[in-house]
Amino acid sequence: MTTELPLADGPPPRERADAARNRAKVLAAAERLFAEGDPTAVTMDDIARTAGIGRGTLYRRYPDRASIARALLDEHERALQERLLRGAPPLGPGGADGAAPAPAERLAAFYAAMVELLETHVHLVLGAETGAARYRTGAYAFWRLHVTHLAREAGRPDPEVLADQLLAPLAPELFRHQRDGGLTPERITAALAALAHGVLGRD
Amino acid sequence: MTTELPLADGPPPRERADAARNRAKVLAAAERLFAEGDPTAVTMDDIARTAGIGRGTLYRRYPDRASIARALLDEHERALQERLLRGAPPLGPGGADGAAPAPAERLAAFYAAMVELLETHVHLVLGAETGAARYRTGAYAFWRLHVTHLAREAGRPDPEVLADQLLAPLAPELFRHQRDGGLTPERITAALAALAHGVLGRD
DNA sequence: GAGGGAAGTGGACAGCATGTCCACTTCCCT
DNA sequence: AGGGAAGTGGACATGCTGTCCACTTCCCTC
Repeated sequence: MTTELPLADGPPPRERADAARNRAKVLAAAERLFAEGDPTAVTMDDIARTAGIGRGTLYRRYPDRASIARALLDEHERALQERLLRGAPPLGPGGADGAAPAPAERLAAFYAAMVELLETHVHLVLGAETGAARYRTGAYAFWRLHVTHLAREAGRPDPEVLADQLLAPLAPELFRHQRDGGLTPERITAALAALAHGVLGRD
Repeated sequence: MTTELPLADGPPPRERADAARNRAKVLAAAERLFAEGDPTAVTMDDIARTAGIGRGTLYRRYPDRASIARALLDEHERALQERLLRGAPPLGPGGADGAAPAPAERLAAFYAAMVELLETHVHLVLGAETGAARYRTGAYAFWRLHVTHLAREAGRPDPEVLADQLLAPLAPELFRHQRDGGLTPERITAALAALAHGVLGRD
């Protein structure tokens, strides 16, 4: 029996020039398509055709539309996650020099930041998660952890379950629906802030 | 120019025997298929084949899967709506003889009733509404009106927007996800009750 | 209880999306 | 320059959607 899997995997092989070129074409085409129509209606075929490459090439790198949208969304979500962990209060934890913000304040700030992110990138979020898939993304796990922490800090019972329920109003489909119905981001944010203070505030 | 549309439409024409037979077959087959697998993966073809009828026959009556699920769900939703409007407190309004329940109580009762409905029929709800379609159903409009009313009664600002946000935790995909994750309906209901009291209670 | 027109039926068909496969091309290392 | 590996693109098989229409079944009338 021979050793088949080298245990120490070498450095990640460099990306070939043609591959890089095509990846850029794919991402540019996808961003455009997601933005200009119904993101859930964009097909792999559309993307390949718009990018000017073959289907096989597209599928080699991305197994489905969601993975492309996620690639586009990733950096934005990471930036927000960074601010939650280490940014200035009330979004970040504070604590070292200034006073630590109350959980309700932090939740309200988180809501505001998420509305901002959705305002700029709903089309990507909708392209990435349709319905139930949302709960299986890494991003959702992160938001959930954050809100669970805040709920626990506020002394709420069953903070994990409450966290899911507090994240539900940020579902991209709802946001889209509200925006299409003429609601401004400000009004949505204000209502969410009230929600945050009602649930986590005042104890 | 002749009158083409009779202004007084006559009595609804009786349903033919073969049509009625097939409708029953369709509904029975669909109920079974929705219940035993992933409701969002059930196709019109599956239903036609399981019901033992042709595609054309199926499409004649139902344009898509959602309309079939809605037909199955309708009576259950209507029953709950009836209880909300005219049932006993705290679900119904009370008022005549007993004291009228506080808005937070009524919201908690509504949550409990919805969890119960979801517990029995999530598969139908998921078959009927996938993602954004939820907000365009008549049922959603009804729930929204009800919760808006409660929020206004509790003196909350912007009750319409708050209503959407308070309904979000009842999204069928979330419920499915929570149940699949091992949560009991009781625990979900309890967390929702706490939410209801936090947002509408105590003023 | 026959007959006829309307309602209902079912399967064939065209269109479109998915995901895979593989002969060919391009790249990059030596 | 040359060769092997990585990458490419389009053809293909499969599956679902909706529509269409020749045929069947029903039920009302006489």
